[in-house]
Amino acid sequence: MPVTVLLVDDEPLVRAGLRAVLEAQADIEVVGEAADGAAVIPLVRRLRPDVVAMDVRMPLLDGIEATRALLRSVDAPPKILVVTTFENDEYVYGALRAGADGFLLKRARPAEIVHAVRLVAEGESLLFPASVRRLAAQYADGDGNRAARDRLARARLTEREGEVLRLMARGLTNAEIAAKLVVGTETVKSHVSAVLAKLGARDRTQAVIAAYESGFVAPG
Amino acid sequence: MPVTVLLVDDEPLVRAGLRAVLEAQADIEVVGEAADGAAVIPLVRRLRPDVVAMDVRMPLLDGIEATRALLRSVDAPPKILVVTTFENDEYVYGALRAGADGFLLKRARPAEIVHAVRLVAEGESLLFPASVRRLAAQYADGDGNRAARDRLARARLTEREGEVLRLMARGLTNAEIAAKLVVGTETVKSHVSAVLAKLGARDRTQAVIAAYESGFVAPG
DNA sequence: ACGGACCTCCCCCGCGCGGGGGAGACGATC
DNA sequence: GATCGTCTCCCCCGCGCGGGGGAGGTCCGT
Repeated sequence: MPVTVLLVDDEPLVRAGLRAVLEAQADIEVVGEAADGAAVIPLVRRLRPDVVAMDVRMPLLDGIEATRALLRSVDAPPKILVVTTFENDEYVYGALRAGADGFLLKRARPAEIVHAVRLVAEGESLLFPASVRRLAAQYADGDGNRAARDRLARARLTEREGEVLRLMARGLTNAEIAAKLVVGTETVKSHVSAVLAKLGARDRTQAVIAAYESGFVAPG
Repeated sequence: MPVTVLLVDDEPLVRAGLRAVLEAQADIEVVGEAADGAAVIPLVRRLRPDVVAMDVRMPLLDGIEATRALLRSVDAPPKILVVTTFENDEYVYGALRAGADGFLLKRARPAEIVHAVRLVAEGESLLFPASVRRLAAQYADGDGNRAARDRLARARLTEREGEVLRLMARGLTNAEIAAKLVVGTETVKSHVSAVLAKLGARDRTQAVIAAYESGFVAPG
């Protein structure tokens, strides 16, 4: 019997592409589609797919949250293949923590996409497929943002420091951050200094850039 | 005779999606694909498509540059339909200046994609299709970055101010920007002040945030 | 009971930043 | 020729920022 797949992506075009790629295979069948994470659980209950190909960035409920909700509330849950435009440390780790089984780049070649679906259906984990490593290498000899990603991945910010960085990335001053967190400005300065040191940033502007480049905060 | 289309996108998945959507129509035929802007011109010369569906962000040669090159070096050039993930003021204006005939969101519904291809093939301009306006409205009742986009769209930065903002968004200090542009630091301060005023930003951090949120600079 | 990580707050100090204002030079437009 | 926009440079001034220290508290694992 064929591998059944549920597609979850807010862009119809991506769904159509995945469907075209997967249905070209005799042993894979696309049994349904959803445009946002909130629609996934009832669909999974009804269709019982083997694999859910899940986009990360979606309205209402993102792929990470949807994965978490799915594994928590459905018994004998399907395998989760997280689909994203590029490897993003926060997403990768978030997806792993949420319990995803595989990770797939949208820019992967059709054969790799098919391969990924088959693998996770067989129970294999596909956390760092070749395409991800290839892309990482590609970015490595590129210019800068790979460095930003690495820095933030290695930075190991504490929870508080992460909060502060997020507020910095919203354009708040130290005083405003202090008010928001209900602490003193000197406290915020300490956190900011720690963030700058861990990120290797010279000033808050560079820290915010690193936050965007690494995907720690997302535009849009 | 059918409308012939050439697909240009670096992601095979998107190409497959467009192909699936367009080939479902009896009067549209996909005659070729290219994965980067550099491959477009010889393909157009050989295949003579009616419409080129062109991605904006591509390796080697982006969609804007490829459009410009195409219109400059091919006689009786095809209609150019610029395809992008979301409306981006810089891209829109860049595409218009380059001579694109239409603008299309990847997240548009299949029927809209088909409609857009037919329209530009007939010689119509499709600069602000309904899907763009709908998305804009969608973002409007969202949180913040619509505001950033608007600000930057209305800002009408001069060329120099745009250069300065780009360097700000790379984390350079005023002195470093001055060195890079071979001008005095006082000059840079003037440009920075102008940028802040036009963007309604309080400091360079907020300006950089606006640059990211509006797509003026792109992460990754 | 002890070290260690984390959050909290405090001091001093230098400096880059941004606001305010002004001004000269150039090109395009009218 | 006059006007306008743009790019260039200059002044003064206040202040937020970031570096350098130090120090108290809680909680946790050993």
